[in-house]
Amino acid sequence: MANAELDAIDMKILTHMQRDASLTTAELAEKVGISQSPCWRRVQRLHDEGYIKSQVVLVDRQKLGFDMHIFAQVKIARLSEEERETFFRGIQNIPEVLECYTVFGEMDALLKIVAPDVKWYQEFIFNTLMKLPGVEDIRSIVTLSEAKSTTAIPLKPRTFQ
Amino acid sequence: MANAELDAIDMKILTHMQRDASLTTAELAEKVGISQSPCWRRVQRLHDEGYIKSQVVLVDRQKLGFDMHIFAQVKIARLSEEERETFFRGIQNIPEVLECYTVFGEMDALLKIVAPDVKWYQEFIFNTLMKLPGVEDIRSIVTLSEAKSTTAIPLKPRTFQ
DNA sequence: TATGAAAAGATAATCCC
DNA sequence: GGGATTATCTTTTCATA
Repeated sequence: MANAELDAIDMKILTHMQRDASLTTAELAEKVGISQSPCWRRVQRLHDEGYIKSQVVLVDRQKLGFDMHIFAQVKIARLSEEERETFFRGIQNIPEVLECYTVFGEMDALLKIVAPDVKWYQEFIFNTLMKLPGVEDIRSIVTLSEAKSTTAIPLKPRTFQ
Repeated sequence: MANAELDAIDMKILTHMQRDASLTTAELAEKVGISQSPCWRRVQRLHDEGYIKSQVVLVDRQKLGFDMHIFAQVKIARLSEEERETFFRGIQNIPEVLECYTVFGEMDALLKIVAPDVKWYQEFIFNTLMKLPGVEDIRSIVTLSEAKSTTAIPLKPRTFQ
């Protein structure tokens, strides 16, 4: 039971804060139907218990020159544990790689990358990605447009009847 | 020139705020080497000019019961513009779909989905995804673990020599 | 044990230089 | 951009239920 500790009000708080964390506790309190003081304590608790991991600003990537997302499926050579470490440590230091997952199946890693354009990405592959240890093959999924983008996680897994 | 208007201090501010937006303007000011009031004005300007789009909390998805990410490549039938609209509008209302991209090539859309487990995801496919108009085929990339995860966009596209 | 009102402390926002 | 001031919000305290 992942979140038996969260009641309906906690969930409302998380819903609002996942959309807009710049609300004052008084504003938030009003939205969720309690008063300021208990609302503040709940927000504290959500931090302390680790439900809220961090508070960040989301920036306009296109204004910064990154017009597209590209997903790269990477095949990695059979490597020692040490070499794999080096690969994943290397990923951490490439700022254009926003996310990295290990995956099941034919390929070994999936990278979400921001890029200014395809030409830049081609250079990025040879200049940066291919230089990582063990990279054997890269298959890219080039995106054209972003139809949905949120960081808000649902508060409870649905059950299907 | 996407961000000719941003100087080195603006970039430092964005770097810090993309990591931790709970810093006070005084703390932030000290980190970037200016005093509180010009720092506050810069942050305001970054909001006003749209560099900062929003401020949110990031929650622990695993504590909420979503242990894995799955990427679904969806093939969509040749549809009228109206039907495509319906598809993409439908996506907006599925909270487990965090991101949706249109893509080039064999498949038409790429969805980033959070799921409690693979069994849940199988039900989700038939109960939810397949019910969207025009969905012809779904290929899923199931992830095992998350090796990197950030919302921080680089502040300037690199150039390769 | 939880709540709400209110005081105390810290920070955001404004003003003037 | 900086320093000082005011307005606002956060955080703590305390009385109450």
